[in-house]
Amino acid sequence: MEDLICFALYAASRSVTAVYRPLLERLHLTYPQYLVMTVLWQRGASPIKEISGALQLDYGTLTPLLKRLETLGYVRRERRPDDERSVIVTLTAEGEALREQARDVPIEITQAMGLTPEATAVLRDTLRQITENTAAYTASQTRSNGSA
Amino acid sequence: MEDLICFALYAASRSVTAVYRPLLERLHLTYPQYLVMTVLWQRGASPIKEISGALQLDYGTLTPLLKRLETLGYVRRERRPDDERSVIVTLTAEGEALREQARDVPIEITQAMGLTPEATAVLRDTLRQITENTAAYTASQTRSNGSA
DNA sequence: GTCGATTAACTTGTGCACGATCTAATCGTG
DNA sequence: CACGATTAGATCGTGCACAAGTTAATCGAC
Repeated sequence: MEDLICFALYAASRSVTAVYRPLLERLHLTYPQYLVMTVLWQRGASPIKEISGALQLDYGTLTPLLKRLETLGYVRRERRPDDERSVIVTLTAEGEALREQARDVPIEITQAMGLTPEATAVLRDTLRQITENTAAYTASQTRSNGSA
Repeated sequence: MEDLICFALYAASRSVTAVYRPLLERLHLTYPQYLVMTVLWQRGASPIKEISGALQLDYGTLTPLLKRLETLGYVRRERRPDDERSVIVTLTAEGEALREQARDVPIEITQAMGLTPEATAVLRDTLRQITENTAAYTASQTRSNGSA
């Protein structure tokens, strides 16, 4: 039964991503790339560390993803002059312009999911609780396993 | 806001998988491999098509995954004599024995998620509805795009 | 100022996830 | 029986996701 809930989560996540896919294909974006663009649209130029924190994705995922966004011409990657360890990701004019083209994506997704606003609110709270609890659990396990 | 719910789904799914990871590592399984084993434990020997249908994963994902399970010694892959197109996946004795070692995994996961039974039930229903609605949406889009 | 520790990012390797293309076996209809 | 269509599965290429190890810059204690 517990497997069912985890599988339901996994299946629903993939199924929602499948709805995004054709919509984002028009913008030449994948779903994780769209999430990164959303962070940049909302926060403006950000160091990779901040993007990593916002999406909980590590550098091994983000470094090649950001290089692809740079190749597409949507972002620039530049070392910070006052701290050369840090790389700031900045939207190009094209990347900014994309925001307008992506405007209707959330509307389409909401329609496809077909939930009531109440169900959506309950779901959001439950998912946040799961993410919080499981992250805490994983962290506690990491602390106690001797990191061997 | 709608992005938030989709992101919450995506983040929760990855976070739950992260809880499975160390538990399944002891069994030399990944989460998708564990799902395949669960199907086999419940249904017994099955053609790949049935596993694909149960987990909604395509052959491009399952073929290499099943080869890895075969290399581990947990399953055998054999063409069906009466229909050579079909490949039946059968548990080995080791694969059967693994079921006992995996017995406590769902209990640990349930603890880590930390939801009440009521919240779990509501979540399950909502996730199923999302999967159903989005799958229907994707199918309708596929029909109307001229498959060009 | 120097040196060990920390930090931000990159690299490499493994394993999904999925689209597209291919092959071989089976089925259906004339 | 023959042959086009369907079906089950494999293969290849791209892009995440994440662990482990590496590098270069910065910080801190002395």
